[in-house]
Amino acid sequence: MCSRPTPRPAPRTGRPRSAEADEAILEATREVLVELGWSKLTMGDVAGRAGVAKTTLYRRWANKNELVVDAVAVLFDELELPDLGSLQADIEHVVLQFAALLERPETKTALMAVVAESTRDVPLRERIRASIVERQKRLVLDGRRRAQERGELPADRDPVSVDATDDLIFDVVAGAVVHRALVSAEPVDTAWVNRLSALLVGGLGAVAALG
Amino acid sequence: MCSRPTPRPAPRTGRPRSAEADEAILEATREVLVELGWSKLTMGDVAGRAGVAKTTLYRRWANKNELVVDAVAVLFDELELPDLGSLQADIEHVVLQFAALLERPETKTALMAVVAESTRDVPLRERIRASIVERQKRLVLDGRRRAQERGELPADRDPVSVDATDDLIFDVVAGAVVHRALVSAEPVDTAWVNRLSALLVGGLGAVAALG
DNA sequence: AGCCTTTCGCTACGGGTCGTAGCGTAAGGG
DNA sequence: CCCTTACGCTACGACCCGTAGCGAAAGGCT
Repeated sequence: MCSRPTPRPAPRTGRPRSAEADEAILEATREVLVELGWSKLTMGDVAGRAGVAKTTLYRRWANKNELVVDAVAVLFDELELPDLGSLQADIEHVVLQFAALLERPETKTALMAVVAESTRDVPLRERIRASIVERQKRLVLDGRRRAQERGELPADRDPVSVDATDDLIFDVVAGAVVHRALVSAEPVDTAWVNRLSALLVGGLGAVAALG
Repeated sequence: MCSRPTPRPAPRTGRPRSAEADEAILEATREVLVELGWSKLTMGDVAGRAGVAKTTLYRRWANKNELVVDAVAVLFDELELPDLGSLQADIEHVVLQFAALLERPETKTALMAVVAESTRDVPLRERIRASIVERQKRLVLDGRRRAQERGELPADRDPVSVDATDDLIFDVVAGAVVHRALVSAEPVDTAWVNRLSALLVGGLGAVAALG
């Protein structure tokens, strides 16, 4: 999953864009995010650190937000869902992974900022959805499927209801972790994760009973 | 609960600060948030609409973020927790209220932005906590107390555990709603709220069993 | 009333960032 | 080898920031 700059209509001729420059720019962006944070990140600074002209940045990304999304999106590749034998164990593992990701200064400062911008920028929202949100959501689908295979959850009956429950679980888990880490600004430790997973596993039965 | 500008050491003499200017500035800030969003909001624009000199803004707020927090904080006053007779009904009501608040363009664009900034600005985080987060958290405490009075939840045993559960519920509810509304960008309708409240009420028993 | 202190509106300013234009050069593809 | 595009560089106007300095206004205090 390499993040791609702004989609270009694939010219078949002329000098190709430098892939090294792509990676250098994204790397420099993450660097600046760590050192200065999102609000103090400037395109000129990123270009300088990447050893690239500022105009090169603008040839690939329309603005700061799209650049930052691409720079941070690759970090979400490390989210995985190993089979730990039980739904609760799977949940706790992925929650701790996600929390660790949110502890990194580059994601902490960038994620909320781009989400805030996306409320007024539809293309940006779509970019976030495709490169970050969709990737996380797959983990929920995989986790449910495994739990069903183990018999921890009943098999699908109403597909609409299943989708709604998947959506709910995703928003609850991701939202709770983000809120705990960034709004409450308190640690996502094992004690908290235990409580969260207990809440989810205990509540899933009640939700399934809704139909 | 009127939001106060930057705390001043209460001079007992000299010309008092204009309270009308305070309100005009905060009102103008909300106006600009609605029309232009957080990222395009400028201090000069706010000052112009408020009929006030730009220097007057800087005498009261150190920067854009603190101003926006104060301008948005008053909107959270409308959150209330009427007693609807059951824990689930109370939850659903407050969730729908919170969702309606997040639907307003001024809160939608401002809330995530200032939270993002607060990850690198401790005074700002404290301001958000005091004027917004604490106000929401009180609703959780009230809701739990009522549910205990009704006998829907067991009486307190371990106070530490109770605090931890309150924290968890707060992060889960607020986080889930924010995530649904701003990240997933899907409507917080009654169907979704029903599922969320069912999850919470059903899961609370399991959490209480943890001790 | 009259003084004192602080706020107010106004103007101006240096410093910084944005996003773009224009140029000559570099690097592949047919 | 030519054509097309990317690249680095410089320069630019536009905008916003946050502050300084000024004279005027508005209350408190005696």
